[in-house]
Amino acid sequence: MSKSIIVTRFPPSPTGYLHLGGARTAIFNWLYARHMNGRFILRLEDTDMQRSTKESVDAIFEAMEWLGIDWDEGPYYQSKRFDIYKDHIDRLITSGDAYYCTCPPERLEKMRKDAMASGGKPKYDGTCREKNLKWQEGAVVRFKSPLSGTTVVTDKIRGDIVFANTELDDFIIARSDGTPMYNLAVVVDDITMKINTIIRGDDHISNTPKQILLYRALGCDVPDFGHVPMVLGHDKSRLSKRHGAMSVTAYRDMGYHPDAMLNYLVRLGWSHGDQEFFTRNELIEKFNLEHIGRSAGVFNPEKLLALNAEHIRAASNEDLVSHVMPFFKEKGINAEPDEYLQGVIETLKPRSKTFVEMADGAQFYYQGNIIYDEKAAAKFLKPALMAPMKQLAEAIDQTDEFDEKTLEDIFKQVMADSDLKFGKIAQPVRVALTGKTVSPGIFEMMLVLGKSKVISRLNAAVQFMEKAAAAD
RNA sequence: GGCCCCAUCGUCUAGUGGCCUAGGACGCCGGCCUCUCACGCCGGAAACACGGGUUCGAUCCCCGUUGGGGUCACCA
Repeated sequence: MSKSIIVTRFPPSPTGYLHLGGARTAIFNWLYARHMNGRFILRLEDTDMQRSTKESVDAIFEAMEWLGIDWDEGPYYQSKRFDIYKDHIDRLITSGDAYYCTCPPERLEKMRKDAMASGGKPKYDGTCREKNLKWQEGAVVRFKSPLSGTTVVTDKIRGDIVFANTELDDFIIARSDGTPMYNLAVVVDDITMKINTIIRGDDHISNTPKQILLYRALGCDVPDFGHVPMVLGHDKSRLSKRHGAMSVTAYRDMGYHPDAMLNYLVRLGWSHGDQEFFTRNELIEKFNLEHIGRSAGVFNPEKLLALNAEHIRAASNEDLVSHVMPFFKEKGINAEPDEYLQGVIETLKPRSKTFVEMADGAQFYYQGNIIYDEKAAAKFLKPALMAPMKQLAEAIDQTDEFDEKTLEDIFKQVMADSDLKFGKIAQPVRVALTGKTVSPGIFEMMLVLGKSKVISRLNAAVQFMEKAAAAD
């Protein structure tokens, strides 16, 4: 098949949030289109009016926007295209490739059960197949599948998959109310939207021969298919709610960087040699169908976390500022997107696996009065440290320079005068500055905090020690 | 159950007949660095499901077994 431009699509049914598996399918289609300089179309498959909701549609938009997946066409809504489906269904009836069926559902249901019980394939028995029925109330439309031969699915990822046509039955393409069934709607949409590359989960493999038959009956070229393996939970079963957070936006809310999510989801099932870390642009540049794996992958939150940390470390401070603001607000931190924030982020970057962690770690930078952790104060803000702490504050106050070299010199002087090693004085200073025993490096923090904050916090610690000494 | 797909360390994977005493990453263990915590660096344990072929030679090709997954709706 000759094709000038690749057209892919992502067709979620809006019956819930966008979950990890769906997101990966969207990403694969989007990346392939971008990589090939093609087009990517978004289509909402909402023919099931009972289960489709506006909230789900919005949730899907929200997730895609966060992931940075943009589409060139659409969104199309199947619910607005019923006349197009109707037209194609009529064509199939006219050509003799489909027929009306009036078999009562109850009888069919019983047949199915009996077949399953006796180990046979539950198939429609073809009662109405040759009756040439006219339309009547309650009739469905069935596709007339071939009774013999094979239908071959040529898959870009798996090669040829052969199905015996005897495995296919006369599936329903239009319900009794005239609305189209999934397989019909998908094929008609993909034809009219000129989709030529279909990348989807391998749970669709068994639908593919039916769809191929439909393409042929409609006299259209069959597109390229690529069935990607599913994403599994830790117990190797299909990802579901009991596997924990599955929605894409849940990870946004937990402080993940969208690029990390993108990277992780793509790498789960696709590879480029030993490379693990990819930027968004690298993905577009390197992604292809050849290196998509064939076996299902287990979703591993720990690896996602590690990758997130790596993306945070690699990100620019400017980029991080925009991502981190909501999390700061959430923690009640009134940060402005200024240079101070960039400094804060710089020191927290290598120690934050998520934006939530980063916001937690940033608390002390924005506190007016440091609240000491009880144990930390008891252990490190001892009377013996009063003099050196005071000397430190005074020396810093008296210097005009406020850079790392100057601070180091001041510390050396204090260390010499008090006969304390750096280690003995660093922890108390850390507690004075942050209230905690764990933080970024002393000097880097001081430089971010600025001279006046450093002095006041040091003095506050001295006062605290004085009080504690008096109380003894 | 029928049909279909899949099968390398716990997990994600590299590997396309000899380069494999099987490489990388996450996690795990040990160490170094060090002002705490991280980052970083060094090292370690850890896999070709099994059985037959084909071949001078199989992780890689074929068959079978086993195991896992998917699918069999007037859902998508």
